[in-house]
Amino acid sequence: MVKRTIDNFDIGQICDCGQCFRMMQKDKNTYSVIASGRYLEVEQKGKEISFSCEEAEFDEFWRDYFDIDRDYAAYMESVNPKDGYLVNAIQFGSGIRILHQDLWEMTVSFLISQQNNIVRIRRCIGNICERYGEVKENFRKERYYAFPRPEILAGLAEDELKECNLGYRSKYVVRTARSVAEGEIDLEAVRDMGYKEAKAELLGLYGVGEKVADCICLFGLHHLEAFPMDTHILQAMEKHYRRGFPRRRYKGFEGVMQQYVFYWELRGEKRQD
DNA sequence: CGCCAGGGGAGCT
DNA sequence: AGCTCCCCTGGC
Repeated sequence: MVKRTIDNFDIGQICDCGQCFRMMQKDKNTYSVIASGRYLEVEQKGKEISFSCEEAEFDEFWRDYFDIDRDYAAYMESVNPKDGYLVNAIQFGSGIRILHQDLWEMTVSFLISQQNNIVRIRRCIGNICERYGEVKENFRKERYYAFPRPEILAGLAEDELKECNLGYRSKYVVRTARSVAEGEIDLEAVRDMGYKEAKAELLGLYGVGEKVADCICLFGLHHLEAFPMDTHILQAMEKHYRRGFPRRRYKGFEGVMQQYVFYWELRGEKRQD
């Protein structure tokens, strides 16, 4: 068990902001997450966070995963005080972190996310893991499933993932898995690329467009300058940023700001304006 | 180049 | 009972 006091960290918001589809609320203050074949439970009371792992595993993996050492307060303080909308969005989502998630898993997850809702995305991914992922056992002796490697999904028929409720997205995932398994795209190499180069490479995958590529860059590669333009963000742009979002002001961490806006549009009180 | 239909099926109102 | 959904591909 690892205990830490962390500012600007809210596991509930992190779970609920639509970047991780394998984090679930277990109990009032407890959440579970499966990442890179590992299982973890997180309990939060105020600023006190408990992680159900040993110090060594925390240092080696989860600390980076949760972006613990990054100074989100600095991002929040950089907001233009005259921008009431953004000030409010940041206050609402002040515990959000951009997780360091697995590149391959994010690629598949955001292929599935297109024209889809978050509840169903979770289910689709759960189905894929249960059917094709490696079975593991957590510290409670409960079974859980890792995310399947590309080679497994590459061997499927193009519409076989329709059985996992993917619909027309099935062939996007299978073809992309083949591209990865056959070495047509080298994800290890993409990991070492800068934002623009990585995005261009990802755009070559079947089913990956502008928006999905940016999500993969932000959540799978931690390129914080990626700014995914989805329907929620477009709505916010039309309502509040008719002259465009002030990306220059937040250069280098636009993606963090995007998450605050996204989360507000997704979960904030809907106002009539 | 721009436009837009079509593509699962479930959540949300 | 419709409308929407963290869209992209392909045909025109």
